[in-house]
Amino acid sequence: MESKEAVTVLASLAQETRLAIFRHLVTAGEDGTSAGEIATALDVPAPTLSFHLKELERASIINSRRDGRLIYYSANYAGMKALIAFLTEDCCRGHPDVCFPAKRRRTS
Amino acid sequence: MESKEAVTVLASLAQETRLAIFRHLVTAGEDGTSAGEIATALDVPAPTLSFHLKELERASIINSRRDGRLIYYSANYAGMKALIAFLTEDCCRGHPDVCFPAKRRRTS
DNA sequence: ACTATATTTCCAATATTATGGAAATGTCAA
DNA sequence: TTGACATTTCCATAATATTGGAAATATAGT
Repeated sequence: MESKEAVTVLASLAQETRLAIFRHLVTAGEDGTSAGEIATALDVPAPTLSFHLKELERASIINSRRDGRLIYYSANYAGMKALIAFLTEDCCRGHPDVCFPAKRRRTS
Repeated sequence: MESKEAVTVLASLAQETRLAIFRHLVTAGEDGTSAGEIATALDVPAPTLSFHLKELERASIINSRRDGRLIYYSANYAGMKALIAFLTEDCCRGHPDVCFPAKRRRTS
């Protein structure tokens, strides 16, 4: 991932409502959930939600598909994977031990 | 990490100059490097640099210490580790395979 | 005390982002 | 084709962020 692209993705998540939307979509799973459901769950006015959904989509961190009258939004796991890879590789040049928090070998 | 804190850290990195500063500091290693050196290396005016350094410090993603006339800034690896942990855990509820890009077992 | 260097603070201009009501668009069902 | 519902676009307002010159502060050497 290029640095400019990383900035776009980071910015897309660097906003309370948008981060909440993304977290909600992760919870919703592969199929995602509709804009209306998100609006209700997070109590965000429709135009505001639409604005934020577009920002997230522009950053390719969520996907959308229309199904009849509903538009379903879902988390783009590959996008998040790419972001984490970028941060990990940028952060960890020479410091892999510090920056792989989830990499403990068989803790349980 | 709380969601609000995550937003602060994400926002601190969601800006080209600040991301470049952080990357530069990672390259500089544990001891970091001075504000002046950063300004020269990235060609950023001193007041602008100072503003961005403060943003990064406010987010606890970099540290600073004065040494005589110089102020040394260094990457806070623990902060980045915490951010990656947050993203990983948020992203991967039920999708660990997708979201651990660096976790392939013995590929080479 | 004076000078030089490093960095920050002050501040005002500019740019970008966020918000939500009202209106428009898209879709379906009857 | 009308009516109901879902979502977006339009748009004006408000809030926040970015920029860098000029001045202030901090430190060190003489």
